Amino acid sequence: MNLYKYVSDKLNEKLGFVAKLEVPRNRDFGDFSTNAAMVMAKSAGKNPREIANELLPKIKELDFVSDASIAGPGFINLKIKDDFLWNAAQTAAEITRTAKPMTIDMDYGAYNVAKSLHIGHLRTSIVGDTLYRLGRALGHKMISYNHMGDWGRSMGMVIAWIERLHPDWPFFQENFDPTADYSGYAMPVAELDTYYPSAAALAKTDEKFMERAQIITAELQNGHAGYNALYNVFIPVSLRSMDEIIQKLNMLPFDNNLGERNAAKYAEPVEKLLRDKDLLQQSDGAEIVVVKRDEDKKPMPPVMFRNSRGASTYDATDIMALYYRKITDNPDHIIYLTDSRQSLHFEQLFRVAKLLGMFPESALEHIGYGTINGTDGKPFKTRDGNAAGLNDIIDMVQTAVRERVAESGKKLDDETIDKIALAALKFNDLSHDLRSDYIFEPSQITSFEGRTGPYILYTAVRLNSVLRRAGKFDTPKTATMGTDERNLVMELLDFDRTVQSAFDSRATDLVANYAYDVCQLVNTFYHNCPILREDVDTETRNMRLALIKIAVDVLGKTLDLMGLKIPVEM
RNA sequence: GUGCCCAUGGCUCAAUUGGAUAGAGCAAUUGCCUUCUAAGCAAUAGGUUGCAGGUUCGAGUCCUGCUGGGCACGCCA
Repeated sequence: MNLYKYVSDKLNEKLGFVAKLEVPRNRDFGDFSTNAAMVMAKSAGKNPREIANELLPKIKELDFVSDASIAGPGFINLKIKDDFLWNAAQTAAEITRTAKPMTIDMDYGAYNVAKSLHIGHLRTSIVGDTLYRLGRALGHKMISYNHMGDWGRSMGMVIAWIERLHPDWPFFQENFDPTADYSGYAMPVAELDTYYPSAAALAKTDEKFMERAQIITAELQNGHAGYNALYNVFIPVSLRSMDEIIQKLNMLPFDNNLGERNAAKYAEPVEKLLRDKDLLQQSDGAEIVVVKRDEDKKPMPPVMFRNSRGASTYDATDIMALYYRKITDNPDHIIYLTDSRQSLHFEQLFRVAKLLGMFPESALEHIGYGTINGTDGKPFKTRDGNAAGLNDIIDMVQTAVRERVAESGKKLDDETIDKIALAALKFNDLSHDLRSDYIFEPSQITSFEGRTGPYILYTAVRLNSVLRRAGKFDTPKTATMGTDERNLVMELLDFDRTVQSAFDSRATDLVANYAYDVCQLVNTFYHNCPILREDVDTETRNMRLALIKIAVDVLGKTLDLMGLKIPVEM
């Protein structure tokens, strides 16, 4: 149950006034606090404390309130009855499903094929996955899209590079046979990875090569049999490696791996829509859509539908992708999760969608996350100056975990080590405000003490261990709780509220930080409150076991929202 | 040049979206393992929230102006 909401609703009902309920930072003040008196004082022209005195008796009438008092400038602090808390705690792990389920498309990942995932894909993947899980847990119909970069100029570059390496391959010959089997030409992914960077570097200095890549891109898109056959050879290699990482990160698989190539199929209907509304204009040989408005204070360049060479730009493919989603899912809402540097692009895109009458702007949302920087404040790079590969980063954390385990003399299997490493990596990412840049420091990610993912797992592992040892027990109907137990119950009863606001405000850090807060209280409780010792009476023992059970349920669900699993031991 | 974002202990981050005494972790110092897993617990120290004004019962949070940094601004995605 959502204690906050329950108390808030009852309080407002009693006072006939919508007041803001707060959880005091300092628990000594009480369980909850309201500034109702201070807000009312303004309109009534009275002293806040005077009004608080009038409200106090009414609040004390509420059956779940054990005590209420006035403090400071006019806050009314209240305490909840222990029996009520204990009863409520039994359903602390339940998530209240939304009253208005929506169909929500989520666009995250957006991986480029023929280019391995690197650190720049970490946030969109992890945060996107968690938002998806949150939405689903709340009862929305979530549909995820990996809008892959699989049809642009980078494809032409890769093919041009392969042509340079193997001009003798059949794909480049006049008498190419499209019916033959070419799967034997598939290259290892490590090799494929080098093609695009090499090609891009060459294209910078070699105009002829660049031109060749552009021609190939156009011919590929126009159905050139050889290039398409080659494309179909290396795409599966890339997709397989993508899948591997998705699994390693324990992400839910994408509902749709549909990118630019799929979107491009809808060029015709989209162009027709634009023409019908008379939105396409000629400008310097290109075709554009003007999205600037009179009230704009900031620069608002037009949307480029087709460049002067006649090729579709990503502005265009994004409109087409939007069209595709409209005619297939017809979602109530679409969330795009990308680097914040693309904010302007999405603002433009949303304006086109509105001009076309496809979606109102309120249905489209872009979440721009901050970049992951190194200690120098610039985007994180490895020593050789390249963006660190996601596989390398995962390996790095796994190695650190393995060393840590070896040092302690523990023996843990590989599966456990993977779980711990993943917790370290994901918790680190999720615990930051997703809209701000953050600094990726390997030494911090590979240390597992304190505010880290392994700390969370460790806490859960210890609780499970106690439950295993305890065996069966009866959950008491009432409970006499000490401070540590009560504090923990209060925090556990904040689970539902945390989930709701994490999704509402698209703040995945709330989930991660909540997990940490719970663990801190659990560990204090664990340390101060013995359970299986002989001198603990049955009643206390059962109460504490029941509390641990609730804590494990809540922690388990919280970890599940982050795509993390609790090991058996660590 | 125009616009958007950011600035909080030595370091990395919080602060219930305007609330009470600005909280955690790391690093430092110090206690606690024969007792449910020490990847833990507890304690000490560390702050004029970049600067200057303003708004109000109340500002790290909102407004204005500085300073310093990041990003974006039609044929790359």
